[in-house]
Amino acid sequence: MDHRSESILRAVIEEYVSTAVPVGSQALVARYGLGVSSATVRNILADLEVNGLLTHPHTSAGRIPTDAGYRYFVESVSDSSVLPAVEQLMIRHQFGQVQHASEQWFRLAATTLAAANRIAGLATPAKPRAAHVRRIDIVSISDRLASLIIVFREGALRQVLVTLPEAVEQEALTRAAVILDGIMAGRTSGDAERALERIDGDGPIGTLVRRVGERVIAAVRDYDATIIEEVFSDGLLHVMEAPEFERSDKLRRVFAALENRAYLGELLDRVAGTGTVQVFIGAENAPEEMRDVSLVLAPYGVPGRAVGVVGVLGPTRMAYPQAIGTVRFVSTLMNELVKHIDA
Amino acid sequence: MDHRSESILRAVIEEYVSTAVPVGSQALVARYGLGVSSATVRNILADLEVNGLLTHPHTSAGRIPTDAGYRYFVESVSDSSVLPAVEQLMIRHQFGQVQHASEQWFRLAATTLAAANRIAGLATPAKPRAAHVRRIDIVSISDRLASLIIVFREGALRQVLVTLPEAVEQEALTRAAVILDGIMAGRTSGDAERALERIDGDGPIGTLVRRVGERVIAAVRDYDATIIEEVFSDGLLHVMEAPEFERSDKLRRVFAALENRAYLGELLDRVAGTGTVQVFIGAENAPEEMRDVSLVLAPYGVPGRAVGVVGVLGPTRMAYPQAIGTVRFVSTLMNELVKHIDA
DNA sequence: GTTGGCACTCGCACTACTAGAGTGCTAACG
DNA sequence: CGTTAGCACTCTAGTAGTGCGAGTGCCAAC
Repeated sequence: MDHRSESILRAVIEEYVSTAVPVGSQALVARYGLGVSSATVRNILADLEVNGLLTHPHTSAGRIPTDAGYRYFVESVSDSSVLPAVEQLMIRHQFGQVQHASEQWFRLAATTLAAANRIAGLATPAKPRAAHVRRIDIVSISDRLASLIIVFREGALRQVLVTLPEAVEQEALTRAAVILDGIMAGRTSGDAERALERIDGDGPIGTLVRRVGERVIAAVRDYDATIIEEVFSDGLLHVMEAPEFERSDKLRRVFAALENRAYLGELLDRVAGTGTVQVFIGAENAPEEMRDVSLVLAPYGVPGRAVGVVGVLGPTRMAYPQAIGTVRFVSTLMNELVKHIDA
Repeated sequence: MDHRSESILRAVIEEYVSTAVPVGSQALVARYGLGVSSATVRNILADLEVNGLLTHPHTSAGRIPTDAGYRYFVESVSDSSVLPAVEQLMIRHQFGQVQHASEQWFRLAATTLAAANRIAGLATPAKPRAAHVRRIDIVSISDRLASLIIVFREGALRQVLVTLPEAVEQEALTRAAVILDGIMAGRTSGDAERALERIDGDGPIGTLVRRVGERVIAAVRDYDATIIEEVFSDGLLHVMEAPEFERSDKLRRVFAALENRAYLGELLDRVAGTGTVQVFIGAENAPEEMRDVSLVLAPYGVPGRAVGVVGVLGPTRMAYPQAIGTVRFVSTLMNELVKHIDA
């Protein structure tokens, strides 16, 4: 495509993204010294429209970008969109502030992305393909109730309440925990299950181990089966402020779509597969409720072992270069953090 | 007040709650065989209006209840609003389904309340006034990184990452955990701190205990200081469907208000103090963003020890008797569940 | 290829009007 | 004296008509 056409497309997108108003030829020549007259610009705009990159809401209105227009724009700038050093520093600073509570990291990522882009930030915890148990602990809560705590290799926790058929002292629970720990630690659910079968089931402790062991296996299985453990989002209020969502029915559909874990899981898979920032624009999203929004997502974690996703969600009319830059940066930051844990 | 006036007020509210349209005198006589003419009803409506229980959007429109009208209505029915046995059974059934993961209970409460009332359900975990540590565990994550896990009496968990100045084996961490467990278990943060000071700081284990112990104290303090650990909400989509929130700016203010932890904390205190279902209608809520919504909240837990709140949030035009009934029932259900744990 | 000019289109804001719902008042009734 | 029928009055929502302005598309000239 023509270099000039390209820069005019860019100008239209830039203008429309910041004003949310269809942009006309005069506005372009006035605000972006293009060195040509509005008539020339009009010709080019018409060309861009037949190429499907721009549209008209109606005859006498300015142009707005189509999904294809955004796509072309994104392809042409995505590699070059590196976050300015100042913003990098600010984000780094925010990450430095937080206490080293691992479960907070991905939340912080979402919050940071939301604040930096003034749209919604999303993040999922890094979730391993195959769960590895690192530690098992059993804490007595009351006579016949105990809390079973399973720590996974990545630092994830699961807590399960276990009711006991008879009163059991903490001491016995601890002994059972030590035995289970020996069986399960470092194992996946399948390995652990086979190991559990070989356990001698005699005596009160044996019965206890067997009973609790089954719950452990079930919990690990459950953890394995969960594709997306949690999608943490922040800054949804920003999205509500966008004029395209002034009527709340559109908004409702987006929120409903966010609860569609199946689609998010699919996106996660695609993003994790490529390993870089991915942009999903408007109608490129399969669910019909998502046709008004775009997602910029990037994976983080250790490929093939534990992967999570960070990103942003906003109206298709979003500042893509900025979004891509921050998402890419935050994902590298998360990579560093996860590496420390998973070493 | 007149018995007839009261039943007409009731009819207006019932009608308006279900249709969201201002109700006129004719509609009332047509749909609620009152045995009097529309003219008589008009007189009574006018009376109710001078008493401040109803209003006019404009001269030629029907009546809508004021906040005071809803309040009067709620006061007159709140005691008698017991949930039908069928619905009680359905809710009980839902609670029976769930795995006994304690952290899920309050979430389930919110979900159940949302589904039963088709508005937003809210729930906070039962949080003790003074934290009591039940168990401390330390799990090695990598050479110089460990995960500190604190279990509180009510089954709540805190996980904190601890960086170590030098590589430490799991064995040493376990020994440190046992020592800390001995010091802290059953203690509040103040007690534990004094106990920690008396620990002999010599030797590598002593240093480790001291180092991690400080983090434990900090975490317990933090847990103590948190008024509301988490507000889980579900069914916000229902609220978005209400016609009063068709324009999303109103919606935005409500969502923003939900993030106002200070106010929610204040409400929680008031609700926990009284021990029964409390209704906060529209402008009775202090924050100006809350003037379009009502909350029906009830405490659960053990008075004076650990208290949480369950309830619903919806437009002031909500089915109060139904809401009060379900909230009361769910709170008693939660009481039973908590009692088992906290015995 | 670019530009100025110009007719044309269409949404938006404004006004005017009507229909309908619902009130408030008054006078009559039991 | 409470209740009722009747009726004038009020106000909104919806519809139709109008002018304005932004912006286009095209054409002829440069």
